[in-house]
Amino acid sequence: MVLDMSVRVLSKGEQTRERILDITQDAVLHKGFAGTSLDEIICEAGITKSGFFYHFKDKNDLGKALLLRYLEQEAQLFDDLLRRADELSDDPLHSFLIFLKLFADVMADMPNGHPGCIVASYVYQDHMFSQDVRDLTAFDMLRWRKRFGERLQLIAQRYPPRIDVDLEAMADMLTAIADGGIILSKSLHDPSLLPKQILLYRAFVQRVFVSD
Amino acid sequence: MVLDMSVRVLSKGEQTRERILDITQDAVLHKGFAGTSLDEIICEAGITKSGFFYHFKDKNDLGKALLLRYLEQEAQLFDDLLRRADELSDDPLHSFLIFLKLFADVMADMPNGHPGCIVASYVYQDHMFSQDVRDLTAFDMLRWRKRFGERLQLIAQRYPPRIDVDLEAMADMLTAIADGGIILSKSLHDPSLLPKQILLYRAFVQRVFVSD
DNA sequence: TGAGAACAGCACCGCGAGTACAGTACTTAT
DNA sequence: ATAAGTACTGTACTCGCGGTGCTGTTCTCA
Repeated sequence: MVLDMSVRVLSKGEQTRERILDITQDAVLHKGFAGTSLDEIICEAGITKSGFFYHFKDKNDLGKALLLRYLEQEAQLFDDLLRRADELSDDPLHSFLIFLKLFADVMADMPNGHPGCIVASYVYQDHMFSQDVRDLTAFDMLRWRKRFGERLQLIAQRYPPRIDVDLEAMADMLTAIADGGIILSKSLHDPSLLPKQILLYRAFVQRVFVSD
Repeated sequence: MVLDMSVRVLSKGEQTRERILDITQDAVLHKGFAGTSLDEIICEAGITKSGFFYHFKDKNDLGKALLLRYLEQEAQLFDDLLRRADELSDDPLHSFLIFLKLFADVMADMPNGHPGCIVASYVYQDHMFSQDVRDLTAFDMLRWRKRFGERLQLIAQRYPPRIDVDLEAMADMLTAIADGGIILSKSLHDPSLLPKQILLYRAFVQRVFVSD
């Protein structure tokens, strides 16, 4: 289950930068971006204000770096899960169903549940960021739509849908379910809710492409 | 479609209070709670700081009032939609499907799309609020679970589910889809995405309880 | 017409973001 | 061995914002 991909040694500066981003992510997901003070980050990271501004030119720069790192980690996780699913089955439908099971498993295995989606958090604070940061969140959404949409297209070719559904909307549905499931889990403090929602989406996919 | 329920006359103070809440809601949904300054609210409302503190004892009090008003409006809307659906059919499944269609229609008819969910926004800033406010968001989630869950129970009694699903999770799925759909719509600036997600959920419900 | 409702005005505090700039310890290439 | 970065520390300041407290003042309605 554990695969150590690219564990290259980080320089001292990179370590500090990562530590700052870790602390920031945790704070932003609980207090919002504006509610997260630099003093607090600095204090927890054990550095000074000057040290912080050595790594990031201002708060917006920090926010952008945090988002970019999150998007990259997210993409790596899904690349991995989709690749593993593809290795387990050549059939597009079976592979996608395996992927969804793996996705649910990974979410269920998180000790304190999913910490929260940076993209969702940013969407609810879009006016706090520069345009390029806002564009990144939209671009990310479109990436998932394309990625899952292509898989659903392949599935639909081999398994004619039993009901008339918009495959693009069905691709969007997974990101919606994930974001909504995270909100559910967070608000009720029940990490099991997110994986349950993913499995419900999986049941829907199965039910759309396979008859009784 | 338009039904003017309880259009009682508001006193001058109540009007100001409502205006403050309107401005706050708009700001909070775009900048987060901490990112919304009182000065900005005051300026836009055309009052002074003293005027503001006459209506709310502090910022947390404003946040709580905003949430309470949102929860009440939300509840009124769903009460209305569910009642109208019940009037159109005695069958629990058909009524629920009609309700979902009405829900999608109302969301599609919003000129600029759904402005955003205060509950979702607050969940991503929980540490900015006192415990009683956090409890309100969780309590609201449980209310929807119970409300939709009871309907699904009734449906399941008459229409044995074609697949094994957890009805509680299926009730949660609607709130997840709504919250996720709002995030989708907001990030891609496409109001049509939310109603599409609701209709996909509707298709899922239909597919769970009705055979091919 | 008087009493409360609904504010305005002002003065003040502490915190947080951001700027500027000088200095320093540690590391690495030549 | 030394010079050139790298990765910071320390100090000192500005300005906007949340919040408090108190004294008025105007409006509204019974």
